[in-house]
Amino acid sequence: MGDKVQDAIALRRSESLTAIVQKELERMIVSGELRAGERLNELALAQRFGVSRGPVREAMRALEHAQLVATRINKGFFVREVSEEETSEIYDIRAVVYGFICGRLALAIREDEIALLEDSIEQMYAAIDANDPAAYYRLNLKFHDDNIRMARHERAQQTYQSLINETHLTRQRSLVSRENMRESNDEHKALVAAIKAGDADLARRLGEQHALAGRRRWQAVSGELDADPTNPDAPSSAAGISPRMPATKAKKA
Amino acid sequence: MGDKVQDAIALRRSESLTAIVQKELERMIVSGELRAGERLNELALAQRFGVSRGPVREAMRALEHAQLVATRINKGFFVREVSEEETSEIYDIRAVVYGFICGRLALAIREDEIALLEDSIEQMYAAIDANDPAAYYRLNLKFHDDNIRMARHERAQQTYQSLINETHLTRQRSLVSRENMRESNDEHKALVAAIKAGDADLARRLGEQHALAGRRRWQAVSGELDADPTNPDAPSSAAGISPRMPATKAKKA
DNA sequence: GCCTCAAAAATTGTCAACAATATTCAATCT
DNA sequence: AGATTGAATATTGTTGACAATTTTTGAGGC
Repeated sequence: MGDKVQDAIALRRSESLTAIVQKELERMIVSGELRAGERLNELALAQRFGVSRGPVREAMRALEHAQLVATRINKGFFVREVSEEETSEIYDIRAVVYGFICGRLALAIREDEIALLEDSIEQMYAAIDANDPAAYYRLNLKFHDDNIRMARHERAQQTYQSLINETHLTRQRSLVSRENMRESNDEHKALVAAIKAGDADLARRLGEQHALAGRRRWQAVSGELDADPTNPDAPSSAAGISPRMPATKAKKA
Repeated sequence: MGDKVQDAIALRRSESLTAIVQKELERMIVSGELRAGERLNELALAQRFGVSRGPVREAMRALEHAQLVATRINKGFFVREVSEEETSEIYDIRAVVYGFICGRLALAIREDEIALLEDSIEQMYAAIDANDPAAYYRLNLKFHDDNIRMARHERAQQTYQSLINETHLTRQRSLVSRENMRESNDEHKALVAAIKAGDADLARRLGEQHALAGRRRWQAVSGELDADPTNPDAPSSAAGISPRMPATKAKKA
């Protein structure tokens, strides 16, 4: 038990409260624990974390720049709601960045790393056969994380991760169907083959297409939900509602 | 005079002090008024802006996420120093994003907008002939701003602008030579031609290449500075110091 | 002279309080 | 009943204060 206290103190020495709060808030938002559009009460969060409002506000400013929260003057911070149009735009950028990463992989990847990726793909096929979407989801995440790490491009990794974080809401449900999973994994397979062959151009194109295919799969599911009258939470694509959400964005011209 | 007060109040009502301070700090950093590696004294800045440390710290947290400043625990905030490797990485991402933008322009641009771009190019040639690098620099900025705006892609615009901001230091000096300016503007001309022809693939490739050519031009200049024995501040490309963080302020060495 | 080290000053990290604004709720009027 | 209005409450925006840490200063020893 003393150890735990020690750890906390050690942690406290190397990280500011702001950083700790920021990480935890980010986790809560990305995991969906805090829902899109929800208002973030500074005092309540501060008390929950056992700190004062200062570090909480600082953390939120950082998350504001990360586009995970938005603020309205004198109304406070809100978990950001990402419209379909915006999600679509994010996919555009994600696609070109991921394409860049894959093209780079074709030139820079090592043999053992390729083996690792191929192994992941096999495991994903197994998960599909076992009808285990949760396992597939996990493996898929790992596959892409590995991809990006192996490209050894710090800035591409940051940019990509940041874009991923923003679309947190739309990810879980996109691969639910067996068809989607298989289609997605076939794309993985072709992609890794191109990387293995050292064909940077093809790898880039396939990586980009894989990301855009992800958007199509998401749009299909999203459309279904929209059209489903039994789902009252389906996002209405027409209405500019959600009165709790700030409409202000466009940081600078 | 009453108007001015009204304006100040109106401004104050629509923007938090944090937002105002953040904009001003951003301007100071990007313009070079605050130099890379410099420590940012919270109290001094707060007094300069006529606010307390709270808003200043919040603004800095946002800029920290924008990678314009970095912090070390108990040491404060520093204007970020961007290494050559990192700048190079940023150019990579910039290139693919700019390529995306140009490809999109080829499909979405309007006639009158093309005319605007072509006019800018003519003006840039004129600036080159008049041997006016400052004018060329200004026009070049406008040209790219126009480009990005015309693509009508909010997220691409944001991402691009953010990357540009990070490389603030390296921009002014890259186009100094007449050859560079002419080369750069020839690229502009070819790019706009591809856009005008509606050739998205070509426009994308040319846009990407233009950004990468910008990196080459920057590297050439940067190399010259490195090799210049009369410049004691030339960055040493060999030293593995301060990969992402500011080296301690050069004090009494 | 210059190195060491402790006291003083400066600066950051955090908190608590205060003022301004927004929200809630109950009393009142039509 | 439903709308209106104004007090009570809650929440944010901002400030100033305090504790912890770092940096500077200066005295003493070699």
